[in-house]
Amino acid sequence: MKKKPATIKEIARRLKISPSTVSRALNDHPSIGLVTTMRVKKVAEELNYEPNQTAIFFKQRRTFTIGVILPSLSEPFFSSAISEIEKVAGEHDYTVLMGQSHDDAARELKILQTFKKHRVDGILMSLGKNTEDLSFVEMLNDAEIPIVFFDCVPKIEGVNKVYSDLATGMREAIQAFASIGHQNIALINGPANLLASQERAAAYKNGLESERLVYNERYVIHTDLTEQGNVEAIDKLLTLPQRPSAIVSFNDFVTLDVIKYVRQKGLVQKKDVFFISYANYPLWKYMENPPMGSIEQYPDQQARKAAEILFNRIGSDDQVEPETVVFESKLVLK
Amino acid sequence: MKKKPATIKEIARRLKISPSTVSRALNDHPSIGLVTTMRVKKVAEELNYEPNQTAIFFKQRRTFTIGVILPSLSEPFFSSAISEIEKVAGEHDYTVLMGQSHDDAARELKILQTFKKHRVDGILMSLGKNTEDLSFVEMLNDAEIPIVFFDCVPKIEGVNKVYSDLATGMREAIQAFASIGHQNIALINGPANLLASQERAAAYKNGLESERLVYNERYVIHTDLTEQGNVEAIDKLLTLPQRPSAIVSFNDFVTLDVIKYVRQKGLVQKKDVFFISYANYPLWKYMENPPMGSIEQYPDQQARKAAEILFNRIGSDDQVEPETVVFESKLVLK
DNA sequence: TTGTAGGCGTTATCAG
DNA sequence: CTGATAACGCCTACAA
Repeated sequence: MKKKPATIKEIARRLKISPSTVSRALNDHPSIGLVTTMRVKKVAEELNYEPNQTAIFFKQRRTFTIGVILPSLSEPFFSSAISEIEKVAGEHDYTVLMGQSHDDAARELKILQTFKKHRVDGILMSLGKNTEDLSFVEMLNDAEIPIVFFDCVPKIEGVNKVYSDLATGMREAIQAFASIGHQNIALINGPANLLASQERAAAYKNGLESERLVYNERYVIHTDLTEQGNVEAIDKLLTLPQRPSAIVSFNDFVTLDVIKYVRQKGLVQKKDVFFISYANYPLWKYMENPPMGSIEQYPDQQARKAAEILFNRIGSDDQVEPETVVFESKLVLK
Repeated sequence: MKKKPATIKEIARRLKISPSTVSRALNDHPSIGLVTTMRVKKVAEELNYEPNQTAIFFKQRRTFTIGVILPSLSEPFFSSAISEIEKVAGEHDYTVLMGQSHDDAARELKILQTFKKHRVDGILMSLGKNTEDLSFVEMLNDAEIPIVFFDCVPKIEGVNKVYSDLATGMREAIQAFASIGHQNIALINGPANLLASQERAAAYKNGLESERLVYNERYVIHTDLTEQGNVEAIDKLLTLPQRPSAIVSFNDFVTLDVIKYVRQKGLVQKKDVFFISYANYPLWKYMENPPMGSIEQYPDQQARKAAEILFNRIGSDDQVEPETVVFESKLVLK
């Protein structure tokens, strides 16, 4: 147990006045005389007084803290996102409690419990890739802790979510490929159970249609997003009788593995095979042979919007209808 | 203000027993009868009772929260570090409050203040590149909030610090260069005021000496670590009458810019010019032409050690002597 | 084995 | 303008 710092009572004792007066003086309450206020502030200064926030949190039933749960900060997408969240939180005088799920649903739940214990005023969350059980949403509802999902959001209705519409970027990607003559465009997709994968799949199909290209289901491969999975995926595509000449992949990490493998196989990028993926990570600008393009998903805009929605809810205690905000994704050519 | 969840009092009322009994029952106090305990727990369950941590924090003068301040999560070094910190914190049932300084001393201070307000039990910190004023250390001391620095640590004595000895890696780098015949080895260093730069400079000099190579001060260039600064630095080296054939640079980010520039100039890496830098970021494995090597600084080990020291201090209230732990850095060839 | 009372630091209400 | 009192939820010595 720690030594106790100066309190309002202590100041009151020294000045031989009541704690309530001190409290009011410190808060510049209009009804307190100027002299008293000054004297109080002077002593407070001397004693290095600092209000005990834990007491205030306790009394006010508010912690001025939000919790942020995301899969992994090693993904540039999320480190951008959290920077923006921190910024918005700061603007509202809030602090950020952080937790990485590493795509582990159990960890996710544990972090949520901890946040709840710590009585955070709200939660921002991007789901892990394996999260199936969404019952925690109800639990948070019961506890009246608002939550806003972003990027990787649940399929269910009735929750706040902010995400990017993967279809716009996909359409642009396929257009870009088609416009330079590609007919055989493949998709290396993520795990089939992911909403993000399903959306990519649908958008891919639509994209081909609008370009009047045939959909060939052998051109859609799934990877579990591990390096090995990625390599197996590209290998499958390369060994098809009719090899695709252009490939959209789940994200830039996949493309990194894939490009490396293709290079090892002696194929030349942007000649033998063309790539576009999601995420638009900054590292491409350093690569000697970057992919043809990458689809920007605007992590900071998503994060900011999500945070703003959250603070909106924290501010107004009456139930507001859940919000859904969708950003367009956008192809960026390299 | 929020609706109040179930409290101990509420349970007591329902059971017509006293709150203290409920409290004890919930904490498995031995003096409470088994039946009572069960009945209490049952009702607690029904009411979805959850202890109000803010009350407990308040009473115990402990928040089970540590604050972590680091320059930027977009650097892989720090995102590794924070993952490890989170892990250690979890092992101690602690939660992590997060703040990025973005190398801005004012922001750093503001985050520190916030952490202090929130009454964190301890702080882990890696200094920003421009932090000169270290008076906050004393302030934290007065507030009895232990702090452990890691990676970018202050030069002063009497604080806990964990960092990596840059000299070992530098020696290996210069040896590696010398062993394949390089005589003209340059250093692209960071800002001169940085401890990290000074150490690199000293180690560079020593390294040359042990290899009996001459030290040429024109081979030491400083960059402010912006892209432009990095490009200017390499340009200066390339336009020297006697161009260096090998270059150690401040970190991998610098090397990325530099390699790109060199490539634009038509020079070939690992032929016209060889590179080694600090950090050993994972991205090299994807590059077509990675640098010759990178010096690993073990962010996770540093972070873990720092966190362990911190929790040690948090555990024991008596003053322990400040600790300093140094890890060796190590060259990893690509 | 259980209950009572007091306190952690702050603030809001009511009374002077 | 200022003071006394109670209350936030929990814990714990002390009393019964």
